[in-house]
Amino acid sequence: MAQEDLFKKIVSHCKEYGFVFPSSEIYDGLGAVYDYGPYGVELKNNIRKYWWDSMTLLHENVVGIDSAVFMHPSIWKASGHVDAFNDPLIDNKDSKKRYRADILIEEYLAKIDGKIQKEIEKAAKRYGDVFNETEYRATNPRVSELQAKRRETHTRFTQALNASNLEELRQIIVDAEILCPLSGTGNWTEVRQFNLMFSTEMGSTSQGAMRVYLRPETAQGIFVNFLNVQKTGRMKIPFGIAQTGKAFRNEIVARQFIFRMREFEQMEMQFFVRPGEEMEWFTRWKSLRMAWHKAMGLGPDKYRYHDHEKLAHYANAATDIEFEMPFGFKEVEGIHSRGDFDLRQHEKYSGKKMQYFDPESGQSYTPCVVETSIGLDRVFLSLIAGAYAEETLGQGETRVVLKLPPALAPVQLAVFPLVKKDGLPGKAEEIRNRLRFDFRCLYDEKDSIGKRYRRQDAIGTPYCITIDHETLNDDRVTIRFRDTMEQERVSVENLPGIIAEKVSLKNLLKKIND
RNA sequence: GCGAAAAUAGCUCAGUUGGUAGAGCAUAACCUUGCCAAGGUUAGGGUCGCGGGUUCGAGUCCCGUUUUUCGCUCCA
Repeated sequence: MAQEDLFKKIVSHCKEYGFVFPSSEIYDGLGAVYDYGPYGVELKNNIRKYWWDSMTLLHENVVGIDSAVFMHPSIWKASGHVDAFNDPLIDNKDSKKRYRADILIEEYLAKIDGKIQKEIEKAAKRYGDVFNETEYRATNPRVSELQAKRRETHTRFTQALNASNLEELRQIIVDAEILCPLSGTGNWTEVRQFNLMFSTEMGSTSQGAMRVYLRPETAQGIFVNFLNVQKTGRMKIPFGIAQTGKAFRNEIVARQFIFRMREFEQMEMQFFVRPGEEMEWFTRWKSLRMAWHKAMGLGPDKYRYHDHEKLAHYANAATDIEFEMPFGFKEVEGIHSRGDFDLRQHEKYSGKKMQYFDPESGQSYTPCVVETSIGLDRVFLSLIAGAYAEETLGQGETRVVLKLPPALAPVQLAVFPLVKKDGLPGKAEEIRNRLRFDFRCLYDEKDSIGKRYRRQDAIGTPYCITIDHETLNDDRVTIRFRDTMEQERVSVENLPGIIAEKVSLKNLLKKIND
């Protein structure tokens, strides 16, 4: 199957079986925003729990928090998000080259300055000692014209920047007849603000509201709570803080289904270590995180590391864990050694000491941070993509099956009466009612038994049990396995034990440690 | 953001030179069979993405717009 077709099929499958819907669909959708449906939310919750348990159960020195989406605006100044991503961009339609609008104007101003300078130098040469620059500037028509033009443009430019008036920025470029150096034309697009943070206003607007941002990452909520957690949890370095939650980025190009969304969920863990030990921990977390992915059983070849050559402003080492999506190997998780950048920045901006007092050495220091940052929606997509299979069963018969890890499947157990009569439905419901506290169960009595198996295959239910006439006498049922389609006869009494053993998260968590 | 293509039922799609909207699967009900889909009968579901225009008449032609896909660009 062509990879492109596979991707289309996965998107359709997600819609058809209630995993993922486009947001606001009846209003034509909202760009790059998606909703999770009944089975989707179960799968997503299970992935989140798998991650959470792997962090907080397997590491006694990793604890969790849940910080707010809204945070003090200064946090984003300290983190570098405000300054680094606030550029007004403009494209030339002919050369298709993108420029920063503010830089185009600044270059234009500099060009005028150059012209003025040239005129003055020429005049100075001509007049020699008697040359008076101030007087010349005021009286020479050519120079004063240039100066007026410069002054006017500069004023408009400053005002437009302060007001974030993008239309005005474009108008300045048009009025000044600034041309693209490549194509030589003035065929410009609109100016767009490339700020990936969404903002809104907090408090009453009449009182002068405060501009606040929707967090573009959950990590900062961890950094600013570093001392709260360390002190109240009596944590000793090295230790980690884990958090899951929504983050928001106003991506200019958001595509590929749930891979790049404007609202998405992160699972992040910041691990605080003694300076000088960060590379050791970086390496350790790198392999631990890879083990977490591989434990899901989609196949070891589906994953690879991608080490960053070019590092971000905060990092001194970084690697991605990539998964082979239908559209190529793509980042699912990032592991970064962030040094002490974040804590130092917050110390600087807040004026509060962000250091750890080491009781053994009696010294205070700023810890270094190793971060693991994973996109929950991307894991979701990798699971669907990796688990989706179309199988030929012979005689032109096919089935679509999601071979999800049993511990993560949205429904763990389906319960069927073989026929819809002879008291079998009643018996089946009775058994379901006994098992519903242990597993997510689904009862179905519609259509032939084979069809019901196929329906469960399509949503990834790992086990189905069927109640038949014999069950009424011996209390034994048939358990059918999704992947092999094999069947086994077991007593109802033993069911909870048998299924629990198979669908427990323990199966995945233990593999990480191996 | 630029360029190209697409949008018809829950899904996949057909729809003739413009003439009152279809199929398969899916869904629901009843009957039948009963351990791996596609048995019978019936039903529900679409102002053909949205808004304009041309026309006696638009799913079909034109313009705009939104969404999606692909390529380029961007991506702490």
